[in-house]
Amino acid sequence: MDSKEMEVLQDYITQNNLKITKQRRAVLNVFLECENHVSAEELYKLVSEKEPKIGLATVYRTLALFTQSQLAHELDFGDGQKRYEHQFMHSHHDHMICTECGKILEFTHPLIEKFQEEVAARNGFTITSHKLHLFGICSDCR
Amino acid sequence: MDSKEMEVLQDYITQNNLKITKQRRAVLNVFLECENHVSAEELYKLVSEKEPKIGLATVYRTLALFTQSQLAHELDFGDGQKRYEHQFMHSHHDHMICTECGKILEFTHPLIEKFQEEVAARNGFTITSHKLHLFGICSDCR
DNA sequence: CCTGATTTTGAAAACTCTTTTCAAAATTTC
DNA sequence: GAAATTTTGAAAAGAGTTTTCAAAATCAGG
Ligand SMILES: [Mn+2]
Ligand SMILES: [Mn+2]
Ligand SMILES: [Zn+2]
Ligand SMILES: [Zn+2]
Repeated sequence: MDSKEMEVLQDYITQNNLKITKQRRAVLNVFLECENHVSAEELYKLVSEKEPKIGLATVYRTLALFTQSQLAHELDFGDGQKRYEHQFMHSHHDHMICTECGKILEFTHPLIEKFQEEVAARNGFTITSHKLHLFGICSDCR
Repeated sequence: MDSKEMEVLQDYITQNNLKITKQRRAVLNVFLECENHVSAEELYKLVSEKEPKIGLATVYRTLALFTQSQLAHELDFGDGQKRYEHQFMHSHHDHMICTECGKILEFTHPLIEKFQEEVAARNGFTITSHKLHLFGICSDCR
């Protein structure tokens, strides 16, 4: 019944002499069910429902663990807090953020990716990651 | 001897019933001489050389004023502090950030801009601003 | 299973960057 | 120049995140 992601976490944990705990399992399970871009505080509240004794610091620590093990991806849309989305088995995408309602649309555009590489190469720059955020008004808010 | 930017500030100030002060003039003059992407703390240290009594809070407040009056543009490269660059008389550009040495390269790519509009339109989304950051290794650090 | 070395946890304190508060000082208006 | 209003610097507060620390949990090896 364990997900692929749980195996990734297990692997990362054994390879780094860490220990698997019920808190870490709980945070991962709740995180995997989040289909939005979730903040530490939001995830903490969700996990608390199943694991009421969990501390906020543990959620922060566990999210750092997920980020290191490539299970999560850290995002910052400039609202003062970091957000997380699952990365494992999810392909790269960029984001449009509605400044009215906060909705987040995901998109990919192969040519944008291609031209990023092109302009980087032209400057002798090797891209390791990128962030493209489009801010504006979504169709519901027009 | 006053710059175009000083006129923009003057205009914004009179239009909003604010007052021009020697601190605001000093911060603007030092900011205009910064050709890098400067943090509040860095600007504070630079202004302190000419205006030793100035407070850090005033620099923060003045940068907010510049941002509102379109003189400055706020950037966040994810290192935990905001940075500012002049916007007036400077055309839009995006950034490559070297994760080794911190160098920042500026670039524009008309087709990237065009495809951003295209993918937004396709989703019924109206872009008001965007941020494109490429992280990686610059030519000096390879 | 124990045992014991090692890691993890929750609560609270600390941290960093930024904003706010407040009384004194400066600016502008009349 | 006096009065109304805004701004200032210093210090406190705030927000999100990280660290500290002693107690609890995990996990090898026997
Ligand atoms: Mn996403
Ligand atoms: Mn720039
Ligand atoms: Zn919307
Ligand atoms: Zn470099």
